[in-house]
Amino acid sequence: MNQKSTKQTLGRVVKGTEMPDLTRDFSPEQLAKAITAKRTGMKLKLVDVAEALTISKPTLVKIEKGDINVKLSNILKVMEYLGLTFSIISDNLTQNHTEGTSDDEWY
Amino acid sequence: MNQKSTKQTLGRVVKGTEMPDLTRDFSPEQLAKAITAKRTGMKLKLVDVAEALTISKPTLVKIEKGDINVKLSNILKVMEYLGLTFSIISDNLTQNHTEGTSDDEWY
DNA sequence: TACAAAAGTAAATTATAGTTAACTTATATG
DNA sequence: CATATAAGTTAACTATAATTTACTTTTGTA
Repeated sequence: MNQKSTKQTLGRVVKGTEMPDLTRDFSPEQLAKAITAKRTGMKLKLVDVAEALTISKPTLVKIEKGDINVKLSNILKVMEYLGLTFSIISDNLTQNHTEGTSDDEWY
Repeated sequence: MNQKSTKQTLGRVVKGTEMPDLTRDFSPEQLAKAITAKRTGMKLKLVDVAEALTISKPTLVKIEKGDINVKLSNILKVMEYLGLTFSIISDNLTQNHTEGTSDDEWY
């Protein structure tokens, strides 16, 4: 009776999804898991988050299932609400590093 | 004749946009700039990238302008093509760290 | 400064993401 | 195991992102 990990505590339904390893390479699934993990960790109901952000339940479900056919704006709304953010990573393979009259450095 | 930074070299049009500071907090503008910077740095034409990814020019333009009303799938296509990726960051403020019968750690 | 090539814009159309409402399934707890 | 609550699904509809084509603007270079 415990294949993945479940926590029943104070509130009601608490089917805890663990935080994915954020050091791994990005993938839509990882993002989806991070969102669900954060939301459940904060003990927020899917419907409540959807209402708070005025996005529909089906859309939030799509996001938490890792569907990438979703507007970036909706994903950012959810992430911001839950205290998640992105960091952009460049592979720095094809680049002209500080060549010419560049003022600002990069990365 | 050089307010921002321009590089004219081998090919044709090379209005170099510098790589934004990726250590700063994420913003759609930062993402847009990183994409444009990478593309121009790799000396790729906007139209060619659009064609290679079978997305329309107007859509790529929207992406490079920081418009967030765009499908995540299209943004990911562009990023992957240019060697850019995301990293997910959690603020770790509201979380039940390794509480209960959790097997995997997180973050 | 004229020319060519890339970037960006506009309008009409098509494709599809998003919504709403009702329903089904899963999950916790009494 | 019955019940309540949250999660997830479905279908019809609406809103809007994406495409196409053509045009305008910008930018580098001869």
